[in-house]
Amino acid sequence: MDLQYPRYAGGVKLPVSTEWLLHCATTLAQLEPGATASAAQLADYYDLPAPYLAKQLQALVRAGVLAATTGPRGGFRLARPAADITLLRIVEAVDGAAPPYECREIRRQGRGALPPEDCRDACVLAAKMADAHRAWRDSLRGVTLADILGELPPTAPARTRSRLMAK
Amino acid sequence: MDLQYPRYAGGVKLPVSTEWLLHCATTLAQLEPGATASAAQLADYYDLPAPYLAKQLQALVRAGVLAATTGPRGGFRLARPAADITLLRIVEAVDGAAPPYECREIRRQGRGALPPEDCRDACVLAAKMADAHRAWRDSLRGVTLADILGELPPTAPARTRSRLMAK
DNA sequence: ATATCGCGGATATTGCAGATCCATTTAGTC
DNA sequence: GACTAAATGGATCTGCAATATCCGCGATAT
Repeated sequence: MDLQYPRYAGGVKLPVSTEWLLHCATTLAQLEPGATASAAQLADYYDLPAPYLAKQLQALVRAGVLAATTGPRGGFRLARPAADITLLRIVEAVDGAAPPYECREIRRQGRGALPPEDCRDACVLAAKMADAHRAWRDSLRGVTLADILGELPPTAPARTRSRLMAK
Repeated sequence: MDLQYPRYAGGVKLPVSTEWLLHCATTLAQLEPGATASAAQLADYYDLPAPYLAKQLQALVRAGVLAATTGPRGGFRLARPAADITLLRIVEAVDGAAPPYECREIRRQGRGALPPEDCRDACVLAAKMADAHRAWRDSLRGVTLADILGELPPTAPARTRSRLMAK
């Protein structure tokens, strides 16, 4: 028997902006300390829609991952050392920290509704889904931007800086 | 500094139908061997929209989790022992097996585009996101419907059967 | 035969991601 | 001080997928 899964899984997918911001944060991590890059520079660097990217960068600022300075020569930089920024922080800043599986307590609905005394503990299924989400978060929490930089070729930061500031 | 995450995370959330079918599969696992329950019975049991639920149940049939018999007294039953059905199989049958993070290779776009020889290996960020997805899948693969039944009170199956067949 | 069920296709409806624009604020530069 | 470059916040538009329903077909028990 061959399994047939839906070809496309709309609901589960992370938005594209997740990839954008992970790469943008990695790029900012390659700047010299104190240097900034504007939303327009980052958008040019990856050929992304600038206004929308700016909105997402703001979300990272609110989450404490990035710091922003306004005015000429302003822009974004990391708000803390790269070793203190986990991928989990970035992803949850962009996509929200809400667990993907939300228990709506359907065990209390319909003809099969359980009495309240049987619902003191969390739904077993919801607990298992929460376990899986915890495993996902633990995995992402174990990787920092510094780890990512460490896996890049040593020549990457210099090239990134020159291309980012060009033009 | 207090973190501010988006209150709602549309893209990441699993559809509600995931919860529906996890519960429906758990319910079917409590039937006597060979017994079936119709989509209408399951919809009544949880107060769900019957036509839509039927569609999702068909997806579980295509995935080899459920077996269906047509005609009067027909309905759905597990296609294999409960110990052989993992939560991962159910979730991926409903929501698709596509990983939530899809690498669009933006490292090859824009001014910062990397040369092809730097892209032989998979993108580091994509690899880390894939690691996290693997941890999530491993967690769900480690739980079977039999495990879920084992955590239910011993009186549950009898009550489930009687309420499901009632009316 | 006929009523009961699953199956497949087609079709609304709705909410959010993706995307853009503008007015405001902030802060450097001349 | 005026100008300018940048982030910030609000409002808005569009496209697509999850949700939800209906109908006709086929299968099968009684």
